[in-house]
Amino acid sequence: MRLAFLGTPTFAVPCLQALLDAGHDVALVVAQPDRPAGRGNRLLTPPTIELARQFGLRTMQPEKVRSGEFPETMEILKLDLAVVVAYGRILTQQVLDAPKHGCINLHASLLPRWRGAAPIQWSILAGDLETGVSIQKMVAALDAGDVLAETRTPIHDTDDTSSLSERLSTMGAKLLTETLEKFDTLTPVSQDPAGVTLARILKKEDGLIDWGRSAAQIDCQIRGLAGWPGTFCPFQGQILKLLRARPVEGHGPPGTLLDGERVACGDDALRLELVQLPNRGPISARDFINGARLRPGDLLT
RNA sequence: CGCGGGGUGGAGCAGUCCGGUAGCUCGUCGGGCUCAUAACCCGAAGGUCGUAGGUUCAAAUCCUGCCCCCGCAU
Repeated sequence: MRLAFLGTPTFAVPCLQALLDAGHDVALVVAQPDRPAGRGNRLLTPPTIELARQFGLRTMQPEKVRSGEFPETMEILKLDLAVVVAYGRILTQQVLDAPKHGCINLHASLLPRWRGAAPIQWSILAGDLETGVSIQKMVAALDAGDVLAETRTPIHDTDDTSSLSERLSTMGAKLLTETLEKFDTLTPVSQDPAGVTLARILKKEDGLIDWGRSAAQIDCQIRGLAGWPGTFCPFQGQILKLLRARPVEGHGPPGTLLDGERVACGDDALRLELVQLPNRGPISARDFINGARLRPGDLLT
């Protein structure tokens, strides 16, 4: 098929790669503009664009998506279909209608659950036992289109956003090519309104720990917010990031250091494994406690 | 020229402002105690304080150059 691919981050790369491997005619790759990023604020090119260039594909990184060159190009290219994977912009009806068969979107959740910006994070935060990827026929409303296909996967208690994202990305790429193969024979299934949940965009404050919550909940927070914004608590006037921990047995006033590397929570305790102080790299909880000279009874608040 | 932090025995840190014998919590090794132990007690080894130069009677500490690492913001 003659396609346009719209996607920006690493998550979208396997999808684009799979489309190319499957021999589709990718007439255009669209991603967000280069943004200043990293130390020194150097411009960073989206990974999808990098890949597109390796294959000599036509690329676009429009600032404006509602008017101008981008929608015009989409119409001129005589596309069969556009595939959207984590592009990061809302598309207008004009763009959705431009390809002959419209636009489809790979979404990293089992729709209608976790529509919106951060489905992977929210599925872990909520303690979901299962998630997956869905392909929907895009409509003007957010992630509300009919579902064409989905693949399921369990969420393990060791999964974090990084591991889950990687897995869903791979699964998504596979599902995408399979979907295109039998595109004409698929029956769209409308989303059940009763099952709709919204994966609200995350805020920095979402990472702040409340030791009064259960160890299991805080563990979900640590794994679900890994990467950004992270999970953290105040510590001696600084911010202590908790990178990895495991729920274990233990009781005490919430936020209190018990023996070993255990911290009491509202329910049970958390054994810290990997932490990080500002301006420093990740260190083991053991090293942290040694360096900070913490003793049982000290408070992590 | 985005903002900022750091490089000190094997690990994580303090000491740097106000130059003057290398410190803390661990780890390692040896010994002791114990039915036993990741517990406790005693002892030991291990660092030219990132690097090059400068100032000084004296530099981890002050000044300059260079190398490397990291955090935040986006």
